[in-house]
Amino acid sequence: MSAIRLLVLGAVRMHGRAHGYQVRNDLEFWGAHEWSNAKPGSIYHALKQMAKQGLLKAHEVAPSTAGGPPRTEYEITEQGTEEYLSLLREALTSYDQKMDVLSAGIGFIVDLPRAEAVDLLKQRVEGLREWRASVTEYYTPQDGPEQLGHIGEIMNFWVHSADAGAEWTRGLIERIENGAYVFSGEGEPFVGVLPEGEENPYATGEPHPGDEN
Amino acid sequence: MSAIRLLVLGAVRMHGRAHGYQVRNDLEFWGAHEWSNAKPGSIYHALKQMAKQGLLKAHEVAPSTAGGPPRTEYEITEQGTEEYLSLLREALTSYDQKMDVLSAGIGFIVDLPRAEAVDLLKQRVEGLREWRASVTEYYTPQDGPEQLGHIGEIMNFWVHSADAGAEWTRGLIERIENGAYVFSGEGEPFVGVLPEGEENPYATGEPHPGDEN
DNA sequence: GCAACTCTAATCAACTTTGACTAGGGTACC
DNA sequence: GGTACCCTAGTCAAAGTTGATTAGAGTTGC
Repeated sequence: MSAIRLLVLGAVRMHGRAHGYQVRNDLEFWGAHEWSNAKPGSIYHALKQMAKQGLLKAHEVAPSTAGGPPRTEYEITEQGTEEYLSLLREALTSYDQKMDVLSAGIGFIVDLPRAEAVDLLKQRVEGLREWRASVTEYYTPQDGPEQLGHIGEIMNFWVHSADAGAEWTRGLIERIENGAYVFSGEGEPFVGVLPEGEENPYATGEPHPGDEN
Repeated sequence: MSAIRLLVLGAVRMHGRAHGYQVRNDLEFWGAHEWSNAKPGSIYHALKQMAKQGLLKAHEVAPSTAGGPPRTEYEITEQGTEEYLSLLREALTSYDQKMDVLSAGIGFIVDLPRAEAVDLLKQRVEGLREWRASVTEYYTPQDGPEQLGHIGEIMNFWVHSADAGAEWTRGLIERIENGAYVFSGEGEPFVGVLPEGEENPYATGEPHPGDEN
């Protein structure tokens, strides 16, 4: 599972109705172009693909108001909402090392009820625990770990990552249980979108120090 | 950068001469099909592509000795070796969160001289430090972190990951400086390949507990 | 002796990802 | 008043990825 569909569905849903460039801007506001494959080509492709599959409904729209080619606006369908929630749950539960998917999941976590969010994150911790155990077993065969030479360092790296991931997840669970953030059904939701017409301080073009490529 | 080219080049180089199925088996022995995109299709594609680009030389070979379609054997070229070392250095230095690339790099780290390996890993730690600083700045604008709501948790997650990654890297540096493993130019290298004709205990088909999909 | 199965080795079509490019319009400068 | 530049919005070809499928050859059961 890549993060792009979750990100695009979530962004369209937040707006109610959005064209590609809007989605792209929201995701840049989140920094998603840096930690995921939310690049222009992928976004437009995902929009078209999901429209074809009935997860989004495409509206034909007049030649844009501010220069450039005509824009197509999209709206999420009922089927799309189902898919969205399903992807979101999977992103939060999955304990593999896909940082982009998890990041996207966190971005939309408040679309779930608080109790469910906590529950999914606990499942994530449990999954990490099991996964860690299986890796440990995998690289400590009866003949001793020397068998693997430096290859064992790869496994060591995974285990280390699993531990760090679990620790962070437990911290998040605690913050949520202590009342942080506004979740589904708890009143006015926080919307991580640029106010209409405002400038995006984090847009492409001015990479922060330390960026690659 | 995906991990596949590094993995395939490194595997072919270890053998001197290898056909696709051999590469696939080596990578499975490493567990690479679980933590990277080293799946059959990608491996064969990478082999052909890199042969076309002159990184590998393809030898036409008689219809295989043990059933199945005829096999093509590959050998790494001088240009391929250059590319291999360049990819390897990049994988070890890069401080972004591509776990598969780093894992592949660790797998081949002993192809470098010990001193260079340590140096590259130190660069990685330094990169992580800078990257962490830039993220911290990014999500603590003058208006205070509340601006970002739960979106700040994404940044928090990155910072946490960067810290964990740096810590693990420092541990590896220490082990290497204390003489662990056999590096380039230090005598008989450790070869993480299945002995000819031996069975692979970790091959596809019997996933360990906790695996996804 | 032959049908069903397994193993080896690789291909293929469908899909996704990428980064460079296009094209329309506004704006600054002199 | 023209030209150099920038912003908006999106397309495209090339490359990479995936999972299913093919195809040859040995093996087992009856």
